[in-house]
Amino acid sequence: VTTQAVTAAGQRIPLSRPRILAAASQLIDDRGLDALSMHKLGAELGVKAMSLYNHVAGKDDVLDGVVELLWSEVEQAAPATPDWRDGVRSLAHAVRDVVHRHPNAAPMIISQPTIPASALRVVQAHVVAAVNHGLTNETAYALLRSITTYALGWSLAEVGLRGGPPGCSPAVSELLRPGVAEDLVEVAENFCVRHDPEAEFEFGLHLMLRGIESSLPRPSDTTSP
Amino acid sequence: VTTQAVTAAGQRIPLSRPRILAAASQLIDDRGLDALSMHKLGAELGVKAMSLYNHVAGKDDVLDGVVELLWSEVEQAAPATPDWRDGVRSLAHAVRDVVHRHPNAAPMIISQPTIPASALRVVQAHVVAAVNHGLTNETAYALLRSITTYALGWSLAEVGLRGGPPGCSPAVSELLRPGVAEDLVEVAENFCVRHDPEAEFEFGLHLMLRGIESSLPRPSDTTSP
DNA sequence: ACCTGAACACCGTTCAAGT
DNA sequence: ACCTGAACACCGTTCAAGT
Repeated sequence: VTTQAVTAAGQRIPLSRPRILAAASQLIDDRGLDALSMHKLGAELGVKAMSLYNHVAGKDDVLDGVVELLWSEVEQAAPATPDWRDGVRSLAHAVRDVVHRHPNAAPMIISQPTIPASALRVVQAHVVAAVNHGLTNETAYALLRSITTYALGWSLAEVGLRGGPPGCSPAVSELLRPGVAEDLVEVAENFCVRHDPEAEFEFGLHLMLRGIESSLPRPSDTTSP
Repeated sequence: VTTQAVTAAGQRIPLSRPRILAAASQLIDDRGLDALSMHKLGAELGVKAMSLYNHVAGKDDVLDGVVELLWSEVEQAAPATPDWRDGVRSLAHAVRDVVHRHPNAAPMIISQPTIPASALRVVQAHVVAAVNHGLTNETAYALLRSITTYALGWSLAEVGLRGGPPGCSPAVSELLRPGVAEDLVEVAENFCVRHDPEAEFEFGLHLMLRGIESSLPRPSDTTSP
């Protein structure tokens, strides 16, 4: 952990912003947000904390960078498609996948106020696809706002309210403060069991999309007279 | 700020867990999560940091306590009603209201792993109402999971992706990193404008509830043959 | 150009005193 | 019983050196 990274040929790899962000992301995934400090991050890269300031502006810049990485994953997993419905569907799933893959880092997407370029590019791509198929600019943006808000919010609440790793029954009592009443423990147990989280998400997504579509002014007809 | 609290009669009010939690909540609302430290919290109460440890277990205990306060507000604002539909509707709005009233504290609802008793009581009350009107226990819990996940997630994403305070156009450029391309700035501006957030939330809630209801096994009929 | 030692103000937390 | 001084290891960040 504390050893300096070297190439196969044995020479030291110089520090760089991307390398710092990758290490930060890894550290957060492995040991949680609280475990990220400039000191530990430096150690992870075989360097003292102060060296990091030659490549990043500060801790907040590192956090922003990690959020940028998350959106990059979404961008790569969900390119816009000819049919905008397919596109936003895959976007919603890509967002959820990223949140589930990085449960420790994901809350920063909403708590870190900066919006990274990668996030804007994803939105842009899907807006363009929707406009190409006849939606107005305003409707397209409203669509993307709804879908991202739903997908991001639902996923964050999902991992945050702990459906538990796979089976949550063992750990549920540890989520409660020691003194809780017997009947509330039972509530917690019932509430925490998510039988089919994927299906629940998909169901909600389906409802949202169907609702949005039916409120569209008029489907632009591309084939018939 | 640094003065010790006193009663109208002039005697010192002793420290207590509730008083500490109220001060912590206030401090987070006013100056942000990062501004909360045991030292500052003590100062706010006219006391040194170490004194707090006589009434709370540590900083994490304080954070859990603040989350408990948030759920208490929800509990008070959304009592269960004879018709469960009204009840969960008011619950969803109560959750959103709390998130909007405490944007700095709200993310802790999902990042603080402990589930407070006040949260369990709200769920319990509405589950009971739903069961009284013929839903099975399992369906009632699924209903409450969906509604809380939607309401909490949507609201958090809403305040997190910054629809901006009232008009967001002035500040939007500050959410972007300095070097972003011109066309992406335009994307950000369009994406950040929420014309009627309340209506969007209500629309999604309506869709979710209608969808859930139509997937219910059979409406229990209470009046006709 | 990039890394570091020394230093700063600020953290969370403990423990042995004080009253 | 409750508050505090002194102390600890650990933060983020700066700046003047080193190489």
